[in-house]
Amino acid sequence: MSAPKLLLVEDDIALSELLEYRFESEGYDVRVSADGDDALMMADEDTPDLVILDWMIEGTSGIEVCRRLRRNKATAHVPIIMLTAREAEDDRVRGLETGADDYVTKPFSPRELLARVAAVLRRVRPALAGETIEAGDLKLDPVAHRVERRGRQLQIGPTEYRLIKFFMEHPRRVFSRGQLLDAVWGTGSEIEERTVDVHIRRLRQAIAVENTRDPIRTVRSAGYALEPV
Amino acid sequence: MSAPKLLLVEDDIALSELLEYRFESEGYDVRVSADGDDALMMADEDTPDLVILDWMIEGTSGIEVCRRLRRNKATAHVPIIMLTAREAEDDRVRGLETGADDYVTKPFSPRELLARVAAVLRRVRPALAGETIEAGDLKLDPVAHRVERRGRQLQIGPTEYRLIKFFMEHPRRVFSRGQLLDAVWGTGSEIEERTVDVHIRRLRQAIAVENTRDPIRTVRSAGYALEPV
DNA sequence: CCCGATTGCAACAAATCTGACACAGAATTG
DNA sequence: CAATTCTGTGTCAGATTTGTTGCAATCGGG
Repeated sequence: MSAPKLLLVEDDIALSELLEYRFESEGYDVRVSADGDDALMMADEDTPDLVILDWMIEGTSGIEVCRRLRRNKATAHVPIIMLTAREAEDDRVRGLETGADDYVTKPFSPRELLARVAAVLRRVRPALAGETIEAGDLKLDPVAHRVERRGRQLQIGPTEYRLIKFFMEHPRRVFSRGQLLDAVWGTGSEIEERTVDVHIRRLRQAIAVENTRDPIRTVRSAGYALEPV
Repeated sequence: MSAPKLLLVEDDIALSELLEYRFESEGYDVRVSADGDDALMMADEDTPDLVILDWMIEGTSGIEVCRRLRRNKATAHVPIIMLTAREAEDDRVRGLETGADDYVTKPFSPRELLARVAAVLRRVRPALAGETIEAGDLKLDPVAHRVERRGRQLQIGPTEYRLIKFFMEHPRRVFSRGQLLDAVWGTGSEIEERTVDVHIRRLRQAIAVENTRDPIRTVRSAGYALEPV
């Protein structure tokens, strides 16, 4: 469940098949769409971790897809890498303005695109690039979906896992209950803020190991923060 | 509650939507108005941290909005970035004269505007840009919600935190109890002025560290000021 | 379909914060 | 120096915020 989900929007079948195969063999979970509207639907149904978007697709243009992705709250933060023709300097500028994160000019090697994807993921969400994250005496392996503290495996539920992962990705930073709901439960979830408290408690319980102090700091009237030991 | 509040005054819907989503995805709290008078009302109701103001809006002109913002006590110090057409050299001059802090000429990239906004905020209120502020031997990290003095963590309550933050953002300046109530408790709070004294005392207690003198100066019959050591 | 794990919620208990007040002491004034 | 004004401090009840627990609903596998 930790393979980064890519959405590839490309109407050149030969290219998209090549890329699909290549990325899947690198451990990505790839879905392909040849059409802008279709892509938007897929993105909406199951938010990808990154979108590779050909600028010159039929139907809804790349720039429009980009804009709509940004407009939809669920996909507003998903990084976008665009594929442009070498000459189309303007597209590049407009693309970056519209909110793309990086671009690759055709023709390119799959290897190059792979590198860009990995780079963007590493920058935006280190855990997605398959790197373990550490914070103090906590270690999280996103591939194995495991968390350990001082070498000891922690038994941890799904929600608590997402919670600690988010905290470990942003150590020391205070998050309000609302922010945590957005980040961990998903934007627009209609969940009581107090429920966060309960999961914080469950998380505290789950990561409690003898002779360690609680690394989760309560900031009264503000929220919670992970304070690495 | 630490996301900087922006007020965007722009009557080009396409542009304002684009900017709104871009800024929101960067963590700003954005409100949009297409109309000058409306914008003034919104600014009055909930003082923004920064105003982005298109010079060429229908109805009340940009320059007039700017002037009125400056005239209103609550918004007099809110930084303003104006958007002008490339040719309108005059506007730029008049804008800066009227009290705008910076300008961006159309057409511009959202990225550029983002940079300007961050720059202005950093200059005017570093804490809003997520930067730590220092005043003498005091250090405040707005992201972690922490204050330390001479490397020592201070234990500090919510109100005292807001109070010291406000003082550190405006060192050496004397504030009346009324001004402090407006700034820290929020405009229109119906609280006894003497209560400020009590919180000043609690703040003094909270930041007291051995071998340091009290950096909060009492200005008799005027108010209080932070005098960095 | 059953069973255990997980989840969200409500309700209560505990901790902490807040605003107000009274009074003593300090500063200012003439 | 005495009167007056202003500020510092201790205390307290009420308000607010957070911790904790039990429970019913839901989910996911077998």
